Amino acid sequence: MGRKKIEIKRIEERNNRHVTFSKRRNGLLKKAKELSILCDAQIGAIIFSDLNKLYHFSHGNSLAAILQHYHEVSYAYEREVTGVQEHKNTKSARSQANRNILQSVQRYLDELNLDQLTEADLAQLEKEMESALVQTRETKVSVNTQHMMEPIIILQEKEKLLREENKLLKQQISAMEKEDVAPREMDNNRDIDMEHANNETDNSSPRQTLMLLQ
Amino acid sequence: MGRKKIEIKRIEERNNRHVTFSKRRNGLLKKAKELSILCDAQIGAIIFSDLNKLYHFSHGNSLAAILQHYHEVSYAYEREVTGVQEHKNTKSARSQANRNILQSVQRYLDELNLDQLTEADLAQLEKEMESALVQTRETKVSVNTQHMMEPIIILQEKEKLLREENKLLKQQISAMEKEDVAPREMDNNRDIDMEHANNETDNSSPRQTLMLLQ
DNA sequence: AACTATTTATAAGA
DNA sequence: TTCTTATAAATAGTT
Repeated sequence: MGRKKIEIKRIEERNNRHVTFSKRRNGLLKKAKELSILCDAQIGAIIFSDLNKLYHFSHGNSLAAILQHYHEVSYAYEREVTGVQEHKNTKSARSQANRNILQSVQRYLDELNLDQLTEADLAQLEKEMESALVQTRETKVSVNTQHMMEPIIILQEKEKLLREENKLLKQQISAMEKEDVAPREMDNNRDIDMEHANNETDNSSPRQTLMLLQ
Repeated sequence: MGRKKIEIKRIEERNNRHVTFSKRRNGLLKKAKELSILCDAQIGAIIFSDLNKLYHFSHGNSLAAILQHYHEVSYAYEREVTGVQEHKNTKSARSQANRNILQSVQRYLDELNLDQLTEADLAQLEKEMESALVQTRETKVSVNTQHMMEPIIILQEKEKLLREENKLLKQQISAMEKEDVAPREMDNNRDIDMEHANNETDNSSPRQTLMLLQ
């Protein structure tokens, strides 16, 4: 819809392509917004230009919420078609794992000083975890909660295995050191020490963690 | 663009709303496709109708790839605008930690033998982590979701540290074994955990890890 | 689902 | 980029 009809194929002329991109992107955005309002729909869109620049928008809800909803729904669909047999197995496995979660989280909270969370937040968290557990136990798991729980279970199990391995390794070292005539002096790590050389009392800095994650 | 100009507001008449939704959704899809082809762009869109039915499409790439790219880039953007200085705050620390979750989960899947979970479950888990990441990164996190994420992040951090410690313990053992023949030489040990490397009794406590998270 | 009168988007030009 | 405008395209209301 312009002075001439154009063929729908890549616009080779770079500047023209970018102008068209800009115009049509705005057009798409407008259309999406109208559709959302007129028809009470939620729309999220992500666009990468030819130069890989990101544009995104959403209407009716935040993009994050829409993406989350999308994952939930597509997951639910997948589960449905995977069949009952598998569903039963994994579900009971999850339930079993879930039983440990509240207790574990409670332990973390006892030991953690999450200064980014208020007391009210923590109380709320407990409540949510508890209700999530109850839901799971009663097999009335909401899709959302169930999905949020899964990664926790995986991580927990992994942690357990790592701890066991860790313990064994330490025992091994301990045994080896006893055989060792002259125990060595361990030298300290430069990465971490540099980070808190100036503020040894500040154990609330996340920078240690950041270094470790690199 | 029709017989009459319409106001952009929710169409109250149900049937009319659905007809319009169908027409305009097709229009949007076409526009997106044209934009993608003409301008060499990648577009992904997710739409939920008023009855919560899901429609989605993508052009230029798979929707999964676009979503993946989206949160990679939005993370990079966050880093850019946040700046090194602000990496000290907890939110940034969390974001940074989150970035590693997908990657870590991938590793879990490679290494873990979770026989209670099916392959479909594991594939789905990745998706869940993706969307969880997006949610956490966005500031528009619902209270519920944010709270559900905290334990995941904590566990994730712990797992990281445990894994790192494990690696170092193995290096240490390896070095000690060589030491029986040759003089010691383990200065390039990237030791994150010397504080309790010698403490055999502490290996089941999360305290060390948790302190690093504060 | 089609049709078609109109509105809207936009290609080209400035 | 932004605006203008001739024209193509989308679509609201109708059948």
